[in-house]
Amino acid sequence: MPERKPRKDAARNREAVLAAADALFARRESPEDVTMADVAAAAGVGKGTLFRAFGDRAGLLRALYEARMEPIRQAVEAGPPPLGPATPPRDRVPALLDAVLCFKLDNRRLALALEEGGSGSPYRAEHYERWHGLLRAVLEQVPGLTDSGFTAHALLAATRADLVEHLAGDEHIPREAMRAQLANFVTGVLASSPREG
Amino acid sequence: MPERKPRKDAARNREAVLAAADALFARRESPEDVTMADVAAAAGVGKGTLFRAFGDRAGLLRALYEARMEPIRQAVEAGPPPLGPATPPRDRVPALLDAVLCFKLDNRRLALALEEGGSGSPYRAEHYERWHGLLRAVLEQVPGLTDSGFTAHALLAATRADLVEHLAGDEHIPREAMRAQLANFVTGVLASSPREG
DNA sequence: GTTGAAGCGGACCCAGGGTCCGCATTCTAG
DNA sequence: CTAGAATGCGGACCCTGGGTCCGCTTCAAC
Repeated sequence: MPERKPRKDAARNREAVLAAADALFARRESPEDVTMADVAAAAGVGKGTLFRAFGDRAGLLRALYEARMEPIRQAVEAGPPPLGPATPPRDRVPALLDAVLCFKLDNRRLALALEEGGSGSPYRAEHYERWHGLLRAVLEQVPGLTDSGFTAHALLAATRADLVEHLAGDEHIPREAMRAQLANFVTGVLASSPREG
Repeated sequence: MPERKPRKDAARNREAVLAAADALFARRESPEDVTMADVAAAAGVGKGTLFRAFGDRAGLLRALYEARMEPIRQAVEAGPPPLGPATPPRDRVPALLDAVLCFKLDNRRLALALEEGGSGSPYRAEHYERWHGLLRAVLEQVPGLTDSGFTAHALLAATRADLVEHLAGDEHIPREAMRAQLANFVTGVLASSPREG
């Protein structure tokens, strides 16, 4: 096991950076005007340290994302219905998408930064693959529904960070209205396949 | 009328740039490695000229986009069914989305560059607003369908350039399969509202 | 305490978008 | 045809921001 435990100061700095970045993304208007130098400065750390700890900008974003996402991941993998695995597919699909939507509403800047800055398409990101794989698998359980791979992509596309940002920020659609509209849309997509009886 | 006609050399250069950029986007793997300097060089023109003619990168992309889009715009605004205005809503919605999809398949790099580099969300771009407005209006004609604004966004999201690129490039889904899957998806969304009759 | 490895930090590098301004080209008036 | 002004040209230059480098510091194992 070549797993070396990190030095104390390294761990402390890592946390400081994470906290600072989190705060910065929350405060600043657009994610693209929170620069790596800003984060380093806010964390009271040199740029070198920052890049050593996270590799690059995308790495920092990913770390932040995973921290924020952890509770949802838990709820999806082993939690109670409607998110957990015991839920019947027709109920779980809307629940999953609602969870994604809520996450993006609660972490707008972060999600935005993650999806746009990610040096290449967001579709190659490991976290996207996970959501897509899961959603696809659940959709596959819905009788009569075809093209579950494509459908999963299309449904997830309706929760893209920049779209959510546009709806919330420019069109001023309130949170609950958005959730309702998404739920309605998802229901429609599912309803087109025959109900099981 | 303060509309001054442009000088001959200016017009010629503008065309040269457009052609060069078009060619470059077609050849290069990713749109982000076709740089403004590249375009200028390929067109045999100085950077100053390029920026004078188009303002900035987004301006160039927009110009390119509009040129490529023109025939489709015509077909949609005044052409025959299934794209033209005489088409019944239930048939026109899939036709419109199919047109968008095909456009993005035929102009992958360009569409990609336009959607991601666009200094801010693609949702504020004037061309998106046009497509969304049109689609929304057509959806509004479909009896029983609610939230046409949101639905229009969600359907368009299924044709986002980076998704199309992912499906075509990474998942190797052939053109016709993709068109069929999108059509199927759209049909599902529309079918959830009661058929008129 | 000593010592070598792990980590630190900020000066530095580089690419790429965008600007500037002296020079060239084109239009227009006489 | 020519002169002058207006318009446009081009590439050197600037600036921002991500990412690297390396001499110095700090930690922790002995």
